[in-house]
Amino acid sequence: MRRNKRERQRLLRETIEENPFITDEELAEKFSVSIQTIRLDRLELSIPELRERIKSVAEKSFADQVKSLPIEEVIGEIIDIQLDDSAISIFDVKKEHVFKRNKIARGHHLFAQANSLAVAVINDELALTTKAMIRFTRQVKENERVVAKAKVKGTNENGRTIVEVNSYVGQELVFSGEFEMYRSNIVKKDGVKDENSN
Amino acid sequence: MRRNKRERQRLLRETIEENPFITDEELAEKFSVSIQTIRLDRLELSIPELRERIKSVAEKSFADQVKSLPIEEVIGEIIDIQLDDSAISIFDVKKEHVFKRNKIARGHHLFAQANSLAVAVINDELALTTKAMIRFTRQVKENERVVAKAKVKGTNENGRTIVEVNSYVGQELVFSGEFEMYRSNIVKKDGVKDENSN
DNA sequence: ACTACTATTAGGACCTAGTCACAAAATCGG
DNA sequence: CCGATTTTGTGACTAGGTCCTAATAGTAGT
Repeated sequence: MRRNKRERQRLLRETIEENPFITDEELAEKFSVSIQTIRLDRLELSIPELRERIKSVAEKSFADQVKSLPIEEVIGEIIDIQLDDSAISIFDVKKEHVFKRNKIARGHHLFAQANSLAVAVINDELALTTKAMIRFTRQVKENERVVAKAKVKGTNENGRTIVEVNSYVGQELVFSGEFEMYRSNIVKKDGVKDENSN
Repeated sequence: MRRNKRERQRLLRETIEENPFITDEELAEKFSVSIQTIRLDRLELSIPELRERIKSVAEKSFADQVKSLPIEEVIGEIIDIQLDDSAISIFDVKKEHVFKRNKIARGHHLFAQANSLAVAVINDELALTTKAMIRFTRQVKENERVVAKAKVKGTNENGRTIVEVNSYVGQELVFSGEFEMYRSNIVKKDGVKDENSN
């Protein structure tokens, strides 16, 4: 039965790893052994009790919470959009977006906002950036609000859609970029928008 | 003492809000009342007990954990770096980096890796991207590993450092970009690295 | 078959951080 | 000073354990 113990402990470790919220009682049932066996196993594997496990998960998250913000499908909040024509999004620069030392926004966040808006404005299931020429014209600091404006300029010889994005803090241009976008269904500029709004 | 109760409950709410890991006993001491009073207060404010609070923090984080990955100071893992010369980082594309519909990596992550590497390779306290010409040459899919290689090409007429970054999946080029970087202390190419390694 | 050994199960005492219900004491406002 | 509100104390009970001791099962070696 040594083999069995090994195996059980291996599975026990994995089970708890993927669901730290499981009690000894539930584990005992799952492995068809007594609660005491589970406790011995935990002791041998030095896996702490339920409450301690939960606590450590909570503590870890609590420490990270401040600086980790999920990257949503669209970076920034879209406040206006005309498919295949133009779009506007806003993005508030928080402390998690800046360099610690000087509070200047990290470039890729501005790029992400613009790129994301360029993708969103394309009326197509599959829109991908193929090229971009970008320029960071002014440093953006913590707590500033960046407004990105995307404008679809037309289609080039390769059937790629050109989107121009300019981002502002107040009246000042902080970022500008020209994005060449690949799309699966080529639509003429001034083309009628279809009902594929999502 | 009605005033006092109100105030205590207000503070109680705030205290627990900012530190959910505090026990009734500690709270009782903090407000110089009995444990029972704290319990009545929690009851009135419908604040759950310590363990439930911790649990909910843990659950929330556990649910988010999968999809929210903290944006570290450098995106991707740097595996080699020669300041002011070259650097290499790897970035594993996980499900949180791709479009749900087609599993293609979102462009800004590749940009972020490259940009971040371009910043890192500059031997300067303050390095910022001012311009970039980028190209996404092949789609990157979930579970692929992107290796970005940055090479410092020199300094242009404006004192800006030019960094070229090429990213590969295996032998295939997936991204290439030329970054123009601003730096506070201009150093000649082939300049000796100073001891400012962090 | 007996012994040695590990593995498993059982039980009881104790712990923490509570819950709920009831009663008694303190305090405040009119 | 009185009544209402607020606070405190007490006792019984809970979940999900720890720690310790002891009994039982199962398996291998001689």
